[in-house]
Amino acid sequence: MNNPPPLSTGFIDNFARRVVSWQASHGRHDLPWQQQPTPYQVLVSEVMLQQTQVSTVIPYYQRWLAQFPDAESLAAATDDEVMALWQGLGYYARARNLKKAASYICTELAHQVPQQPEQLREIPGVGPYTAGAITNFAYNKPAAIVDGNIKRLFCRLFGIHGQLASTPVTKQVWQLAEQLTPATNNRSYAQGLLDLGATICKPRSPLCKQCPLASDCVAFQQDLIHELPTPKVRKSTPTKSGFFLWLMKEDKIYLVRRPKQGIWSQLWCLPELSSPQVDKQVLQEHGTFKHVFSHYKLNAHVYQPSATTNEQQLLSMLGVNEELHGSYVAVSELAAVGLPAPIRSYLEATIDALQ
DNA sequence: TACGCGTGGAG
DNA sequence: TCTCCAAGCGT
Repeated sequence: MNNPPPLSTGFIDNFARRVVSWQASHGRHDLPWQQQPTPYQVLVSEVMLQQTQVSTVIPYYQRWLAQFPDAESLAAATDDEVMALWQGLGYYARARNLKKAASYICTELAHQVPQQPEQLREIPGVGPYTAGAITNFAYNKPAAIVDGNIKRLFCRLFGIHGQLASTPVTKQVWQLAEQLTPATNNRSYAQGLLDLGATICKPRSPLCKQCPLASDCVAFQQDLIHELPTPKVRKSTPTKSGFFLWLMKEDKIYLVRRPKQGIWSQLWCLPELSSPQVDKQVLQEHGTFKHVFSHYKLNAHVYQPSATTNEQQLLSMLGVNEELHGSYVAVSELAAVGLPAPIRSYLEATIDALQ
């Protein structure tokens, strides 16, 4: 793909001025992480916001800071505390990396969050976007910043065709972002770009009449709003079956910790059976649920022991070892345990039905 | 480079 | 109900 012609100094200065001015009058100023955040708070908010909508993040962010107000408290937390607080937010590797990041900051960085993207990139869970975001939002200093919003905005503005995730488009957008980064007002500028993408240059039905950049926008001027960015080619997502075990003893439910690899890593969950080894003498159906992930659909079947089955025999037969993998958790303790969202829904629906 | 990794909101 | 997709990162 051809490199774009270099932008004139006049355009660059004027671009930043328009973005900053628009942000002041029309951008978002009341988000929780915009209120004089510490660099740690910026880090937490940016990690939570990865692939996650603002409205979803807000309550998680508030609860997180109440329990982990700084890197020191997070570094000292247990994995279970961290996962319990993150449960329901998804992409759980982010939570594990955030705890690693806190430890790294405390032990390797003398308790200070770096200001430069190159050093920020060394922090677990901090990629090119998040590094730029921290430099801008925590320190109000210049750094290129590119996320999905800015990619979409730049593809329309400069008439860039091609898949958003492709290397040529990504490289071109980053080059433009670096050229356009102003020397001052970086916090407002970065926030302005994100706000423009989120509220004006939306994926569907962009509000071009309200856009301060419309006079320079290739997509708007050439009526390419519906062609840019180039639509994704969607693969159909497979459907998988999952088989889980329901073991209840008095008011306690048997849960196991998920392995480090794979879905729902390190969350607590009903034991998963590798295959539907359903001997009706041993197991009978307890219920079903469906769940949609970003990359596959899950049809889940939950089984419980039949009346004649001994639970300990069942556990050993399934290779579930109580000491190594699981324990009975009281219903009253479930709120404090990190559970996958659909498992929590299933447990709560079932327990409500029991009561 | 392409895929694995969650969840919930919106149209 | 269905489809898209949201302040990406790690491998």
